[in-house]
Amino acid sequence: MNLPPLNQAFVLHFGEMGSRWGINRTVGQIYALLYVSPVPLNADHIVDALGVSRSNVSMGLRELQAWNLVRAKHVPNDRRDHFTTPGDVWEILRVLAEERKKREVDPTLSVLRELLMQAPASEAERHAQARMAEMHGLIEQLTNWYDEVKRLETARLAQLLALGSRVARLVEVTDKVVSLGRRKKKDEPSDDRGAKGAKI
Amino acid sequence: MNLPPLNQAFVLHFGEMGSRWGINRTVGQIYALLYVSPVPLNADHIVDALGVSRSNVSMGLRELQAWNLVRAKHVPNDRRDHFTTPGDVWEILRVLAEERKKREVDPTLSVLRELLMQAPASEAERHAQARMAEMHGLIEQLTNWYDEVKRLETARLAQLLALGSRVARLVEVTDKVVSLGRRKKKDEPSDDRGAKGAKI
DNA sequence: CTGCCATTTCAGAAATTACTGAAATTACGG
DNA sequence: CCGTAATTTCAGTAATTTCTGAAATGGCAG
Repeated sequence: MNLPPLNQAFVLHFGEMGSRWGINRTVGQIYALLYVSPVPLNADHIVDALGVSRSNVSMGLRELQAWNLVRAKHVPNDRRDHFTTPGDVWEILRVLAEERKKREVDPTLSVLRELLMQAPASEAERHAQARMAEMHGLIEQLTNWYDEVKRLETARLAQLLALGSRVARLVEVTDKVVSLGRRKKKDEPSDDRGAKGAKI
Repeated sequence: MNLPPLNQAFVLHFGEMGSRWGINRTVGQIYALLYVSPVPLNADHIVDALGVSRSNVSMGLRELQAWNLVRAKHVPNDRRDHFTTPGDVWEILRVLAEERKKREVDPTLSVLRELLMQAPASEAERHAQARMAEMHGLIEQLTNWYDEVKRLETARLAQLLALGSRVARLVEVTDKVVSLGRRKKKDEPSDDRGAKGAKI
């Protein structure tokens, strides 16, 4: 590996963390390398920089592209493919969230749904199903929330983040104002409609 | 493995998903088994139910306890330890979020901080540092938000979830009310107030 | 103490995952 | 088309992780 010390430290860290993030060392390193590179790199550059085999780089790039974390970019007068990461970190965040949901959450949600359809044949199964229903309810709420929030523009998302838990006070206050001020409006979800889904 | 079909399907699924979640098959299965069990189970029960070795169960339980996802419970008149998962799924969610953050995010945050302290010795390092700063900024914002939100009581958290992206409209509306009250009449006068923390 | 049951530790076996080099395939300029 | 450069595939090997059985440890009732 032949990189400036800062870049190298970053790349090595991503390699080490890879296993915790469900990717392997090389994939983590390739991603990190591309992330801090000012220009798109071709596969041989990556081989040089990381000191791994050409085929390993090929497989790593393939996986990263499947994750939508790396894109191939065509450079004029060069037959080789060049690779970059999306520049905007918010974009990266969205991609990551989407892909992890797809791989780590959706399959479980669908299995839970399936198991909840079946009729329990014993007390043990009845209880198990009740527990699965709790889990399913929570996951569904979380993913519904996620599906809504992910549609927000970045600026508004950032705004919401910056607000942190203060948003809870805002909701509280607004609830009061709304319920004092008017009877019912179909536009605004009322407090107990909102909380009902939360009951497990 | 000797379980009712529904329980077994659930346990097997958790075993398979284990690798995607960064735990091994046995650990996933033990967790699932305890999650749907109406009563705490001792280690030998688990061995029976899953058909794995006693020592494997011991190590699995140990890991799950390190994750705070399983607790030992003492049963009177029985020398053996019995194990359960926390009953409240929201509690489980909190534990999971906390532990994943600790293992998957915090180390990177601290490495980034460290690397950002150093003086870049080249243009390549300067650029790399700028990218690291972007990443660091985003992660810090997310974790700050998380730190605030995790302190909310469950009921309020559920309420917020149920609100979904509609909360953004709420923020927007409130901004307008506030800024009208203060007689600021720019187009979106509150936007940069809100987005300030978001600047990377 | 002593003996016994429960649990943990740990070295090695088994299984899985990552990586490599060679061969095959693709893609493109001439 | 042909020749060559770029890339991918894949079988074999290396590295890592998981799992087991045997031995060690812990703790408690008698």
